[in-house]
Amino acid sequence: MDTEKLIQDLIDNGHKTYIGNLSIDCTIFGYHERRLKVLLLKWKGIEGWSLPGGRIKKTETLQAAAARILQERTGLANIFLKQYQVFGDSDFRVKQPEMTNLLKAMKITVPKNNWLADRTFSIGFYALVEYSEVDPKPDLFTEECNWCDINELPELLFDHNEMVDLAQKTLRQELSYLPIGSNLLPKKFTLPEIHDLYETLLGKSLDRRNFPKKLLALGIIKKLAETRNIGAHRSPFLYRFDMRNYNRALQEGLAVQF
Amino acid sequence: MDTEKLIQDLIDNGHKTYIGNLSIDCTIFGYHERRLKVLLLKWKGIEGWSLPGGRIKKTETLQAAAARILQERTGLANIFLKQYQVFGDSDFRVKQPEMTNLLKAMKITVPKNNWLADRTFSIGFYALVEYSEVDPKPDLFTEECNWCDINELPELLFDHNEMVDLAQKTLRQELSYLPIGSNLLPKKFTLPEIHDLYETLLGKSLDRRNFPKKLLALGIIKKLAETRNIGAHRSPFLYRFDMRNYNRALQEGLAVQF
DNA sequence: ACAAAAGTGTTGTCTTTACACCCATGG
DNA sequence: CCATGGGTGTAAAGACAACACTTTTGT
Repeated sequence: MDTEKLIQDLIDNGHKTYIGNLSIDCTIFGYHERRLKVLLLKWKGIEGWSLPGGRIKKTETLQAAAARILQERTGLANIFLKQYQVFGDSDFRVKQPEMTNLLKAMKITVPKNNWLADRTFSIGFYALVEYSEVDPKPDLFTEECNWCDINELPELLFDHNEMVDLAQKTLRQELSYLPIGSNLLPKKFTLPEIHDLYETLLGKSLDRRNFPKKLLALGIIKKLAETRNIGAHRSPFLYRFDMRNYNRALQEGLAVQF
Repeated sequence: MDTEKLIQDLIDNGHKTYIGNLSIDCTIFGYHERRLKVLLLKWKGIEGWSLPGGRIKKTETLQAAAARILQERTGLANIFLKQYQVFGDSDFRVKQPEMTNLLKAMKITVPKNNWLADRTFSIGFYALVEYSEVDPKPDLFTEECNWCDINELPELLFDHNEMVDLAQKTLRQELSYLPIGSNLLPKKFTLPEIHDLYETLLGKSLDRRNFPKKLLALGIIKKLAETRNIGAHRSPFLYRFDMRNYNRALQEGLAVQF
């Protein structure tokens, strides 16, 4: 089936497969070379970008739906993925569904009482991935899937700017409670690497000597005997996460201030 | 209309007024005489208790819906009320809607494809109120509305035990970020009163001398020149919240450890 | 005068921050 | 040998925790 037929099928039959009135949108943060990026989709026929999103199947858990959406766009599985807020109060969500207008731009008409034209609440999730491992794939409604630096975001469709802002704010708060990194760094990494990661995520500089003390004191990371050759400079030591402590911290929570 | 007619009307016509597949459940914490309570509803015809909940009207914001539900059960308005998680993954939510079974106990039959029989995701909110100001009112499905000590909760319907547990956990975390109390204490209150409040909420004892220092240092509370007569004991000074700082803290967040 | 609750400050310990020099590596 | 980035420890300041005696009030 070509795209138009698939969309038409979704309009006509989607309500048999998917839960109505409810969608998921994911703020997928990518970390690469000291920059924080967000994965965006460009809609067909208009100059509009949005976050990756999707619907929940009737027989699927919420967590599974979010994981599926993430996998469809990025190819990645087993990623830290967390719901942080339901969005439903923006004007266009309450009064009039934007979806119908967007599809109009693609010359597709949504019937007035169609399930897709209904008011939709969106459950916001965020995820953290290593962006060079991602193979971005657009979905039915979009023609491009690309990373965008979080500091250079355009105006997004729907209430997606609000979603990104809150996702970042939530992520920064979570850093005091949860260990982060095992999905973002290679198995073995150097102190400067994890240091840069935290600086990028928090958007502020952290003392180069004090920072590792905290992670070491918590037992989250362990120093290895090996070093990595980085060219014309002193070779930094490699570290790895202590997954026993890491996972314990994921469950029980931390209380660190960076 | 009597209750059965109202329920029948909700089953037949509710889908015109309310959003499908989605509900709200509120963990309403009540504080009174150093105890933390939760507001529960007893369902008609069975020995089952649940949290207060409800549906979202099609033209209503999420926040407004939660506030309406809270007001319908408690009579209170302008209460701190916050969403903390969407629940949708429990077995009975995915596989089979409990609602149909519960209504069977009330001798009401829900047709197979009725909107109320659909899988429902519930957005969890929590709120904090002074329980002596509450006038608990049951809803259509319930015959009793009562406070229950949080340490003596029975097994609740649906996944509501999980909801209460997570609400309490979230509340305790929020205490480090948000000032709490202006809805829970009289305008003027004593140090022992706010001290007891925090001890109850956190479930641990706090040093009687160190505790006020933090609130005073943050500028959240201010000492007044008046005292309150408490009978055969020394009269404690009265304090009030400094609403300017209190509201600023609500927005910007705190970082205190109690 | 006694019982019950409230008021108040200091000291020691721990945590956090600030800070600079030397070393390794490749070109 | 030079340029660049990485490695490392200590001291001062600040935050936090522990702690007990005196005052008020009503009976």
